[in-house]
Amino acid sequence: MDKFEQRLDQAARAAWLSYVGGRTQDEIASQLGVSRPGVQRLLALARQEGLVKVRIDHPIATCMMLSQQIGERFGLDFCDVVPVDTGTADSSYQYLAVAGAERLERYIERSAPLTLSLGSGRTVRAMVEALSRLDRPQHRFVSLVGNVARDGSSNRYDGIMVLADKTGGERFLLPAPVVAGSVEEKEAMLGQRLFHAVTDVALKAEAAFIGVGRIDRQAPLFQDHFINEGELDELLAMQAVGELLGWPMTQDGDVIDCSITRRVTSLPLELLRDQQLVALAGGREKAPAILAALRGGWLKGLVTDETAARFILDAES
Amino acid sequence: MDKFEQRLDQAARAAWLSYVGGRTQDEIASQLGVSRPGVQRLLALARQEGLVKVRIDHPIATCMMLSQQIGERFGLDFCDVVPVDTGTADSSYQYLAVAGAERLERYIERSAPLTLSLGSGRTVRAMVEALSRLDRPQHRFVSLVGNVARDGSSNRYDGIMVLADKTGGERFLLPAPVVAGSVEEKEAMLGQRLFHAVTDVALKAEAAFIGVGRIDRQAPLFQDHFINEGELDELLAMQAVGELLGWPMTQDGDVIDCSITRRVTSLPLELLRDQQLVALAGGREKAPAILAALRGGWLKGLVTDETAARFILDAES
DNA sequence: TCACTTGTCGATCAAATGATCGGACAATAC
DNA sequence: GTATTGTCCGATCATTTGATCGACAAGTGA
Repeated sequence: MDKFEQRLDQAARAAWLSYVGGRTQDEIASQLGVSRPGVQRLLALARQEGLVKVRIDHPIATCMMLSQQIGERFGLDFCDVVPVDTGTADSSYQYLAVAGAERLERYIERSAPLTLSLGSGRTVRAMVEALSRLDRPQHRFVSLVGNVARDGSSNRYDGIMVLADKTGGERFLLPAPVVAGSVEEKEAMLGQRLFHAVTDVALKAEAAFIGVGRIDRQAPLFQDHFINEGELDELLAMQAVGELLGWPMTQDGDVIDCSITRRVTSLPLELLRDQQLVALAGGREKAPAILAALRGGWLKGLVTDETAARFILDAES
Repeated sequence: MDKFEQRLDQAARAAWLSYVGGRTQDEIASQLGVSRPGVQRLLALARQEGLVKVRIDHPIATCMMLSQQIGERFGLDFCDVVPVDTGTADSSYQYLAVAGAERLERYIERSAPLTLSLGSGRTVRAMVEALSRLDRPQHRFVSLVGNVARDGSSNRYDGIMVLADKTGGERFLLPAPVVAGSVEEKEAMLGQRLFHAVTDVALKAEAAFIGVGRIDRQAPLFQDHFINEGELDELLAMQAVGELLGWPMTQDGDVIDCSITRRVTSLPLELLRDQQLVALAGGREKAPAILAALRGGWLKGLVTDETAARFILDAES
């Protein structure tokens, strides 16, 4: 589809003129030889395709303070706090995505070969979407969480896919569901050579960017049918408040050993202790889960928002 | 001025909501508790203070082709070509600034201590303005060109100043005019201990970001009264087409030895051969000067625009 | 060959944005 | 205490932007 490439080209040109040059759409129209609505469409395309990257480059005092306090208390290498948007909480994870992408870029930019691993979830996905294109074929990207749904369908647009596409790096996908159907199924999977090959790469990763899951009626594990209602109730009864990579934990960050845990196929958290584990999550609902992950000492880095940051510091003081 | 800081804070917040969150100014207004025109002013402030950084993240095919050809022909490590804006050529150097800042960021981002040197000129200045704030107190920044005007006044807002302010790094300013009043004055300067201290640092720089000067009636050397009309005529008579750091050169890139050269106080280009010399310049008028610099083999990197790139390739084929 | 689908383009209008202007409030001088 | 000056704020209007809709052209199948 060469036609599409050409269109993207012109979209990029329009974006330069509009966002960097500050020209009006009329001026751009006459310069590119299209109508004004044409420019409109080009700019919309440019944004949609993620050609336009905006970053706000100022440490907001409140956020800085929160990030410093959290970083100190939990011994993090870094903690980014993005401002909260009390309007629609829905698109709030866009902010996390942009801030997370900035951190991710720091790793990828390095020219020395690098192995990075990725968790699953909307926020992680949005982060790689927000990432700049950067040619780094020497890097390797590996998923920590199975990208196969329970019905056997593989998610073509996994975060790893997007990341590898954007950098030209190698991709390693975990051929498994997050939670296996049974203990036997999990055992069978762990025995597979391919499965082992991927987890071996994951263990060599330098850093891991993961999401944080809440454990309640809206838990992603439950919503995506990885666990059923009975299992969810079991987790809640055992005081689970959140999960990392599918591993449920109490509010103190201890991983809960139960019937579900024995079917989780993702890498045991213990094995990731040496890695830079970076979590991306925010919002009032996820705050208890984030706090649990911090208390457990699992994380080395955190990207969150004001709401969650405030909750965490309030709960700790 | 704590008041101003607070205002910037809110401006940053407004910018997040507007540019990353995509909210309308009305929504932002009600969220921040100010009137709509208030938000308007905040956003204007944010842009003016350079809080908002936009980057277009797509290789425009034409530009890519040009950059590749130039890079190959002149053995550059890299060559960036930004799209041209046939509208107002005046603000066109904004594009160069953004592209240059991206390159500069690559260096500064490194955490290992680094010494970088900077030339003078509007484009270089605009580049550091466009740079993101990044805390790197371990770096050193040094000017390759005197920042003292002929009347003795020092330019408070030298590029080095802005760069050091943004990173927290050390600054080394060359206490001299670009061109000394006389040969004796130059000799006296070279003898100064302070002058030597600065140039010693400059020689250790890893990379240098410099502008390219044209030599004609609009030559910056002439416009800023570093040389008078007679001297300009002398240079033109000797076939000078451009200059790097004040060193005039022919269209083949040979530095011209003349009465003016003997008064130039900046570092001899020969001494910078080992460094990553990166030039930032574009436009039809500067094109011959850029070509000369390339032919002389002085540059390792170039950030230019389509117009100049086309001129260069046409002249060489 | 004709009708129908599909996709693209431009006219038009509503919404959002940027800019100007006048007024209010505070600080300072008289 | 009053006047003056400067600054900040919000109402208003012109411009710019985003979205919808209808028209037209190209391609497709009958």
